[in-house]
Amino acid sequence: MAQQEGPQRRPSIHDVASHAGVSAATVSKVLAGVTTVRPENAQRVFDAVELLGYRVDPLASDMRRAKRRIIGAIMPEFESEFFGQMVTELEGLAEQRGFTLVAASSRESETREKEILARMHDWRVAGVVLAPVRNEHGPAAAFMKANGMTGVLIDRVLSDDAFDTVSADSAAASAEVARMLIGKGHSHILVIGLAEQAATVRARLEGFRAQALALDPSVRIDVITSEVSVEPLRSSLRDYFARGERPTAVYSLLLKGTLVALSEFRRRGWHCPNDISLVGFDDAEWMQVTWPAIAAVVQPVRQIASEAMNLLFRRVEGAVGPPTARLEPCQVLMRESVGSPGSGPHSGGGDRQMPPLS
Amino acid sequence: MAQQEGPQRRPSIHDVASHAGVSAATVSKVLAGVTTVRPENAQRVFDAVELLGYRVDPLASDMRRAKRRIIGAIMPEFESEFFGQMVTELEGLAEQRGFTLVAASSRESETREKEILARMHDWRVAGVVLAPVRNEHGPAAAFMKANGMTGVLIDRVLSDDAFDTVSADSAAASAEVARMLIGKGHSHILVIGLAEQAATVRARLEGFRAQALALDPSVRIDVITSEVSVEPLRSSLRDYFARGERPTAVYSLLLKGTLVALSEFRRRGWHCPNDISLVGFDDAEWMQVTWPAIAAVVQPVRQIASEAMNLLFRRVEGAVGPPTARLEPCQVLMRESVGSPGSGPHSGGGDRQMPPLS
DNA sequence: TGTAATGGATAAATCGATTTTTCGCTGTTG
DNA sequence: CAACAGCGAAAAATCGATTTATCCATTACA
Repeated sequence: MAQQEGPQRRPSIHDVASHAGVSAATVSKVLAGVTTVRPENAQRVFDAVELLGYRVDPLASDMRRAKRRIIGAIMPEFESEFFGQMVTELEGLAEQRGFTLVAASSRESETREKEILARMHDWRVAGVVLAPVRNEHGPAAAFMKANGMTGVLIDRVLSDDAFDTVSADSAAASAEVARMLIGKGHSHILVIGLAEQAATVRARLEGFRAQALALDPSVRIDVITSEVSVEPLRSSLRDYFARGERPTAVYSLLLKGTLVALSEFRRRGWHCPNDISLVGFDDAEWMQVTWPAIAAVVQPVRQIASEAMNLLFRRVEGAVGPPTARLEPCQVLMRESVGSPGSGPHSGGGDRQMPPLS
Repeated sequence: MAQQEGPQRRPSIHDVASHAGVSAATVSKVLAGVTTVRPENAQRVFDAVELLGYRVDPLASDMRRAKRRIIGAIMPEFESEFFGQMVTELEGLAEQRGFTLVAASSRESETREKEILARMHDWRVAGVVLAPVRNEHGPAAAFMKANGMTGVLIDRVLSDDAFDTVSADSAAASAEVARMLIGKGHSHILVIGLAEQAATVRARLEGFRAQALALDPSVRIDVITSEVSVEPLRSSLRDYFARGERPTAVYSLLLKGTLVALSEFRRRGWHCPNDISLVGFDDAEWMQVTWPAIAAVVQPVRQIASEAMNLLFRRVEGAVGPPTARLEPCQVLMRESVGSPGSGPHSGGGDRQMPPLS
């Protein structure tokens, strides 16, 4: 109620200083918690701060330091639950440490990814959490390296020779999926994915294949991948089914693939798990309310975010040493979309009231 | 290849100035496009910029101006497709204008919302796009008002006496849903929602009710709302069904409600649209691949984002005048989850191979 | 020829903090 | 009593840009 200035200009440190009858330097020290200030002066500073409603301008405050209290986050997209949660977590963790998070979406484009990174470099961010579009060997990581930026790579990475990496343990999770599917008696399994994300997808694929073959050397594993977008994947899948292939289970290595698989199933009038079983990498809220509920690999978002921030701040504070590559364990949620083969009519629809096509 | 400094310190405007043999002021003018500079000097500046790889430090650049080239965005959450797309759009639009977007999630908390806003005020952001947790009358909007901040309110708002507002035309969309449901012959409809978001939810509810009653005065419309979270809504819904209520259609006023409805349906072994029809406000990618596909109201995210940014920048550039309240038209996607009542067995499951409970 | 107007560029002030240097004062010591 | 150490606080430099004030040459005009 003792406000004297209009809503236009905010009080600066000098306003506080003159109100408290001290210098700006003293105000700065008091607020920074320096103890070599006479208690009565400190009190007058606190009073003035209170009276004026003074708050430090983070922009001005950051001017004089080389590493600013800003963390950049670059995600391939914001539309999925995974990256949405990731940004939420990262933002909270940055805030806890008094940092501001600036997040941007590369929209699955490596070109844009690098542009964003360059802009963050302009801001002299203290560090970057980068979830690369492709993998750890893209132009963005190279840019960071070339410019001596500190950062952590997450999600679509395995390990790097310059940056700490944190990602879900895709291989282990895929192996578990394999155990479960083989355990249910599946002997012909189709794996679908996008090959672009190289390292990660390969890890998932190999983790799955190795475990499946170890448990049942006679298992048949088909693989369909597409290079760029999901549409080619969709048509490949359609062709695959059209030429009579009838796997008893599908394991999708990514969320969009799960959606494609589901829509192709419904196009053919197949139901899970009687006609075919389905497991997808990446969980989503809707998967537990659909009928049937979709089995999925749940990525440990909080752990990845938390570990990434820990590693990042360690580097920001000057830690040296070889980069670490962390793999956080996933959880496999078996739901109704997975069953044993042959327990239901394995044919093209007809026994349902739903129309096979929309 | 002509880099001379290590990856540590970046060149400043003074480095460029000395390389070009001019003053820093001249460099600044050249880069700002001022024409009163001798062409040859301008050229030397450009050459030096090129040679050193100089880029303006946005933080330092913003120091001297009252309104900084930063836009704040506050969303209730990042996990849903709607807000994910919204942030992506807003970020792109801000970037187009040379602004940096700082986004934060209020995590559905008005307290946090205000804290974030205060922090953005500390940054002296030029403007804020606020999607309030509750409605336009919350503490965050009051804070903006009290501090003379410029901003736009979106999504869970209708109109405000201080800020421009942009939201989906919920009422019109709901009226269209009513037309479609009544048109299909539904005469007992349940509407579910969260009452917290007052204005918006009320608009949706009233838009629906008015149109439904206009078309069929004898229609029975039940309403279940919950104040705070979705769990009370779930149990209310469960009670409602448990005491024998059998509406022929459910209209959910929000995405989470759609999920709750779906999970309660499957709990009881009901299938859409034979046992019950379902329409939800807010579309999601998965809704078109499930079986049945879920009918939904699609919000015009791009238009809302674009209009919000237009209005915001108009204000940032000093436009005065009474606030405008925009309503962007939605699209209603009728999908298989909606049918005519009585066209299928209306009872508790038993005719399916899926177990009713997970 | 003297003075005013003008073009083009530099020096200096500014933004709001932090950090380093300097300074004044008190109390101790040789 | 002079020199010195120590403490607090003020003054000044700094961060990297932008903007204003200033200045030096020309050129124009009386």
